[in-house]
Amino acid sequence: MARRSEHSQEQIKEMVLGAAEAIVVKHGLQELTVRKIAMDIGYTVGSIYMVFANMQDLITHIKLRTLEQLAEQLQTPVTDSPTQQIQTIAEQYYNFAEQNFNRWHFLFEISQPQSELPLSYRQKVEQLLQPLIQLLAQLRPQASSAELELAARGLWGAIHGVSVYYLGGSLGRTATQDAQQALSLVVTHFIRGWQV
Amino acid sequence: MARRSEHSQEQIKEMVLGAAEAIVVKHGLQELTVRKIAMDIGYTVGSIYMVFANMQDLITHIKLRTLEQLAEQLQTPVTDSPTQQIQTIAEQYYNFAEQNFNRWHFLFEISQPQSELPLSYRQKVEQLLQPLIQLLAQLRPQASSAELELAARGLWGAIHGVSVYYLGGSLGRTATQDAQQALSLVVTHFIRGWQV
DNA sequence: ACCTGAACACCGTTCAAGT
DNA sequence: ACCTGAACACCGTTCAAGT
Repeated sequence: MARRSEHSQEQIKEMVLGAAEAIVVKHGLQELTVRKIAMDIGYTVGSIYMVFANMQDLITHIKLRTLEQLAEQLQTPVTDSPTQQIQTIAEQYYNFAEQNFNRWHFLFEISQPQSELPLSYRQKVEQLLQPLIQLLAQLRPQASSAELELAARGLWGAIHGVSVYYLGGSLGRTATQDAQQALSLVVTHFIRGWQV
Repeated sequence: MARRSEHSQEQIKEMVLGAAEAIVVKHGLQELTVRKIAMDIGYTVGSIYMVFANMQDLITHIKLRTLEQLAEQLQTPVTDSPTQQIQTIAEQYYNFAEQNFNRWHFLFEISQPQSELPLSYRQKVEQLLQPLIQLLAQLRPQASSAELELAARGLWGAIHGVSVYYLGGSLGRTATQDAQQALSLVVTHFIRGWQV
């Protein structure tokens, strides 16, 4: 047996990631198993350990990909006012979470102390903060960078918190419009306080 | 074998909960297994299924207990101003999270769609929102109850978000003082925007 | 060098069998 | 009625053995 060489290591890695993401999207983390991935891509369990150190490594890679997708989604027209751009970011965050519910949810399923997550992952998270920091800076030019970072993190927390509520409760039963309105309200208050 | 009757069902249930909580506190969710619990309390795995439907049921009960402890912690002197009371709640939330890190962290480890969590659990979560809602109402008497709920949820999100950052990163390396200052800043902005 | 698949050490859950 | 412990159907991970 063995030595098929039908695919390069790189190709297998891509296949594993694709199959794993598909499982997460359809069934969530709890159904993500090496055996299922192996079956889906037509290889055996051992092959997966050729391209990923272990399950945790694979999970981190999927999360990283999701983070990248999310970052892409958060583009705003620079011609809008800073306040409007922040509102748009909040909207887009919610939309991403709603349209990619399982993948988004997966981001917060913790299987390891997050302190042990690789640097590349934590950097990606920090990167998501940047647009918010810059917009908040425009609204309050005298703010220190430490203040800006905190405000951005608090605002993210609020946006995420409200999203969790509207998407977690009964899963899509609440109208998107309600959630968006709620988000808009919370963001408005936050910005108003920040601008003073 | 069997029929020891050394403990009542109620006693065994309490023993299971105690042992399970101890494991979560010491090692986190990943080390919480029926077999370990059974060993710790001197019974066999089957016994645990006499008092809990399954692992998920047990986990929900532990979370419920933690939520109750947290709620107790969030008491504020009514003589303080509403703003000060909100600041105190934020402080206490952070302190609880810091001092009971594993238990608090456990609260957000998801093993099942939260939509399937029992009503009692979701009610306890809503209950945590109440003090904040009442304080925010005092700061803005003309606010509708819908607005109040949203603002409270957003504020919780912000408080939680900042706490996650300070406790998640390097786990206790950041000084408590820094985190508290950060929290205070975010809460201040939020309240300022709300009061306008 | 690449890949297999059996083996190992675990899981949660069930349930016939014993007292 | 209470409790056991073996059995079942799973896990993630490793690694000798085949091509």
